[in-house]
Amino acid sequence: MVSLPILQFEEKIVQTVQDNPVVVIIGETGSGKSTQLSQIFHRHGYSKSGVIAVTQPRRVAAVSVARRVAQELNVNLGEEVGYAIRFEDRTSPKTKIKYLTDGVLLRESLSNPELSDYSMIILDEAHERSLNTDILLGLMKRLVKLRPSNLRVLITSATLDGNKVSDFFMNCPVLTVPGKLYPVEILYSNERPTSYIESSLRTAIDIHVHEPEGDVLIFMTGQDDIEKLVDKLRDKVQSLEEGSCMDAIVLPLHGSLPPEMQVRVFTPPPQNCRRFIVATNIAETSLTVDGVVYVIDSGYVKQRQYNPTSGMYSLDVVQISKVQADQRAGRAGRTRPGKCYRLYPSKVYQDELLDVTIPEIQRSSLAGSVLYLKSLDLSDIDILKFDFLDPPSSDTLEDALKQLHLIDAIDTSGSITNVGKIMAELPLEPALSRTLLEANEYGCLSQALTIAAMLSAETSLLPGRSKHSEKKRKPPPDLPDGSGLGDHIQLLQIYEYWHQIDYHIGWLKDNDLQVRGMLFVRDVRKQLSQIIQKIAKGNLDVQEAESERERRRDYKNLRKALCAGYASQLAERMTLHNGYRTIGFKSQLVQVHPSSMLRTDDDGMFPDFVVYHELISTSRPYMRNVCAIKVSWVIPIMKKLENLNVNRLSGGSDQVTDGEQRKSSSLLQQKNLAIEQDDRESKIQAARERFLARKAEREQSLGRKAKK
DNA sequence: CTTGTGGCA
Repeated sequence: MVSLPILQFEEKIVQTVQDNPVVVIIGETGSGKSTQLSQIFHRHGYSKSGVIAVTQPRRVAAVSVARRVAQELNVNLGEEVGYAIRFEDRTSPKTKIKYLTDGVLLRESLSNPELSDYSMIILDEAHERSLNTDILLGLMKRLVKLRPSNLRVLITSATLDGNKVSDFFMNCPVLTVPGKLYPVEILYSNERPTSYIESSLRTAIDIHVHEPEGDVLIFMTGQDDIEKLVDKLRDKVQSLEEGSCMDAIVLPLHGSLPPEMQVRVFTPPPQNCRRFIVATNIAETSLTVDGVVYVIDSGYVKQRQYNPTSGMYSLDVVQISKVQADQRAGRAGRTRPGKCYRLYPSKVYQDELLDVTIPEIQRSSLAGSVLYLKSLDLSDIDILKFDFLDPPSSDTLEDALKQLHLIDAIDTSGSITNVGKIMAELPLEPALSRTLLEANEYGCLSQALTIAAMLSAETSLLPGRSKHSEKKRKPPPDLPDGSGLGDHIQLLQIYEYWHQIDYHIGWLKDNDLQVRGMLFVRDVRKQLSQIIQKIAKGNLDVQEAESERERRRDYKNLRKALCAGYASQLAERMTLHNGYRTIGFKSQLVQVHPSSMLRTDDDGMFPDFVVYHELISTSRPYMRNVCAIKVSWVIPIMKKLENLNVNRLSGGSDQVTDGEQRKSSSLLQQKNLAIEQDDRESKIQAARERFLARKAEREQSLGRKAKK
C-alpha cells in the first residue's frame, strides 16, 4: 500500500490543486489513483467543507474501489466512505468520500445543478470517454466558473490525450504519475493476416510450445469469432504430443456469457497448466484477469455507430486506437514482465491507428443527452454551441432536436416544454418516457411501465436461435406471442405472466429467458414507478388489476401511447410487399426483423403502419421491436413533420432553406399517400383487426388452459 | 427469414 507510486507525489499534487481549479492527472495503470487521490485530499482537509466525489464509468468499479478505500481507512462502508450506483445508495450524512457512477452524478446534477454538496469532484477514467463522462466534462467547465473558490475538479486521463483535456480546461496543469506495470515487449507481425483467427491460433500455439508458463489473453471482436477460435484451439492443444508441453485450458470471455461462466476466469489454473482466455474488449477495461503474461491483439474491435441521417445503427468491426492497443498490451504486465503479439505491422500502429478512440458522443443518437442538457436550463447556452471536449456533428444534434420536437419535448423554437421537463426526470430513452406520459393519459400507465422496463434491459432477454441446433424451430414452449400485434406487446405479456406467477425463476429458466435480465427489469420497473409517482405527487395506477387488462385485448390505448412516444420512428408498409419505408428520417426501405412476433393477415401482409424501437443494419437494414399502429394515429404526426423547421429548433434563423422546402413538400406527398391508403383500406383493416383480436383471444385462452 | 463490442440513469 505504502509503495503506491502516487504517494511520492502527494505534496506536489496537493499544491497544484490548491492553486488551480482544474488539474489533469495522468496516472498509468497501477498508480493507485482511483483509491489514493480521494484519501490524499481527505487527509488535507478537503472533506471538511464538503464531500469528495469520485466518478467511475462502471458500477462494479464504484463498488469495489469504495470497498477498498473503506478498508484502508478502517471505517465501515457506507459511513465515512460510501458509494452510489443505480438502485443502491450506500452513503450516509457521515460520508466524506463518495464513489459513484457518472450516470448517478448526472442525475444529481439535475436536482442540484451546482452540486453544492461536493468540495471536490474527481472524474476517474475520463480517457474512456463514455457518453456520460463527456457530458460531465462540459458541465464541469461551467461549474468551476460558478464555484471558483470552493470547488476543485480533478480529471484522470491517459497519456495520449492529457494535453487535449488541458487545452479544454484553459491550459490547466497536467501531472503525470507513473504506474506500476512491468515492462511489456511488443512484437509485431510482418504483415496483416488474411484471417486473424488462424493467425491468433498459430501465435497461441507458438507461445504454448516455446514460451515459459503464464496465461495467454487473446482479443477478438465478438462472440462468433471467440467460439470458433476456442474450438480450434482446443482441438489443436489436444493434438499436441503428450508431455511435449504443459496442459492447457481454453476459456471464452464475453458479455453475453452467463455470469457463472464469466467468473471462471478468476479461478487460478491448476499446477503446470496454461490458460488461454479468448475475450472481447470486456477484458480491456471491465474485467482484469490475473496471471496473464502474453497478450495477442488482433487490432480490431466491434463498435456500434449511429447514422443521424437515416436513424440507423450498425455494428462494425473497426481498427482499434493506439490507446486501446496500449491498454491491451498493458494487460500482459500486471504480475511480471510480459509480451504482446500484435497481429499487424508496426507501421500500421504508427500510421493507421487513430491516437484515441472516437468518443461515444460522436457515435450515438443524442436525443436523450440533448433533452437532459435542455432540462438543466442553462439559459445562456445554445445546444448547438455547448462546449463539448469533442463536439458531436451538427447533423447529430439536429437529429436529436427533431426527434425531441416530434414527441413534444421541445417546442417549435427549441425550448423545453413541460412534458419535456418531466421526461428528463425519467431514466429512459425519450421515446419511452414520452410513451409513459401518454399512457398515463390513456389509463394504461402500468402496461407502459412494463414495456419501458423490458426495453431498458441491456441484453436481449429472449432466447436466441442457437446455430448448431436443428433447423426446425419448436414453437416457444410457454411464451405469449404478443397477440400478433408486435414485440412490445409480447414483452408486456411475458412480464405480466411472470408477475402473475410471483416472479417464479424456474419458469424463466424453462423458457430460456435471462434470469439476470428479468430481475433487472423488475428493479427498473419499480424505480420508474416510484419516480413517476413522485413527479405526479399522487396516486397513479402503476399496478393495474388483471381483470381490467383482460377487457382490452387489442391494447389499443397502449399502442396509441407507443405511437406518440415513437413519433420519430414510424414506418409505412409498401403496397405490394412486406417491406417498409421509414418516415421522418431520410426514407429507406427496411424489413421487419425475422425474430419479430408481428403477425401477417390472411393475405400474408403486415400492418400498414408500425413503430419500431430501433433500426439496425446487419445483413440487411432491419426494424427491431415493432408494434402495429393505425393510420389515423399517424396523420397528426405527418402534419407535424410537414411543418417542421430544424433551423428554428436549434435557435437559428427562421428562414426556410431550399432544402427544407423540398423536404416539407415531399412530406406533404407522404401524407397524402397515407390518406389515400387510409380510404382504400380502412374498412378491410378494421375487419382484420377484429379478426386478429378474436383469434388472439382464442389462442390466449387455449394457451392458458393447456398450462393448467 | 435472423443479432447481441462494452457501459450507464
